Amino acid sequence: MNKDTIEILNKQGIKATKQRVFLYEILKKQEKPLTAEEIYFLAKKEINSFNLSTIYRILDTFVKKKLVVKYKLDIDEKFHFEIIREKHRHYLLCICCNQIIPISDCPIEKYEHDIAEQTGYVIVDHNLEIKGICPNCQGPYGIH
Amino acid sequence: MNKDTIEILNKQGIKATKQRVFLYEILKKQEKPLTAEEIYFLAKKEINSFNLSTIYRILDTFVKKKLVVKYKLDIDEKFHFEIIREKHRHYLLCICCNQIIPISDCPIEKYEHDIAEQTGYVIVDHNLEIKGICPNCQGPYGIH
DNA sequence: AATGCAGATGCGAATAGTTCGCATCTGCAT
DNA sequence: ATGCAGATGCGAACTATTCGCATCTGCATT
Repeated sequence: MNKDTIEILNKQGIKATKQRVFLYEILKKQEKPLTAEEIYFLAKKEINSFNLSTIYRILDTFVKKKLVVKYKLDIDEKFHFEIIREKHRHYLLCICCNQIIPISDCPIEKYEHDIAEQTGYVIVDHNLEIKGICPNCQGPYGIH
Repeated sequence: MNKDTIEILNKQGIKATKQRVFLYEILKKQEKPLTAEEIYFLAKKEINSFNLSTIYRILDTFVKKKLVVKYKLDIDEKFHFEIIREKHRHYLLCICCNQIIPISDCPIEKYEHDIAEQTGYVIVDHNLEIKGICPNCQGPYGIH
């Protein structure tokens, strides 16, 4: 069990159980958001008894403590979970093969100020996903 | 039954049934996307036997024929449906009262070109929602 | 106007991801 | 080592959406 992870969890007032530490570390490694089920299969490889409800519950705890964000992508019906980093990310989704890749920067931040002025809203967050066809799927053998 | 609507539907090869015409006209009036259930309640007021499965099926037909777009918003678990207009729209969502208001223009279109160059993707679409607290909910009686 | 038929609708059951209730178990303070 | 609050495992419940099938409707044809 990684000491750093335990410390991060404790700092948030989260009891560092085996499942929680493991789940946090899975998420930390990812370059893209994962579904609860994807996490489940990764988790099962290492810890035999790891229940899907538990995964949902742990993820919700992480979301409440602002360690993780939870959202849906337009490619399917499932929630995706992603560890919160210093800079938030947006993703580019391939509509053919469902590949998910991060986009380097966020074009919305500057725009939020204008929106706030126009509407009187206090802006707190935003979602952006861009959909396209990846180089692989464009090729002669791509499925369109 | 509105002649214009019937013509629009026929032009897409959609048989203009009472339910379809009515549903199209409900959507046309809206300034914000509706859920199937919201449409159901509006529809029930006028046409007594109007089934929820039928609404979903009609909406799917409209989506296939590119008359309507279907997507989820971050405020709940439900699909939202919106008639397709010349200019696509994005929405500002109040995280307190779930108000949905349209944003005047789209800051992403110019950005898509850069993304395409950086990644080799052919960009086909994007989603954007901005979340905030509306003027009403900011007030002294707002629920935060 | 009556008829026939492809396709649309109504109804109820099925589906799938997520959440919940409850009994058992675990991490941690003592 | 012990006790207990809170975490987990398991199965059932929940909800938006979809599907299967019997009935009905719009429309072309007569």
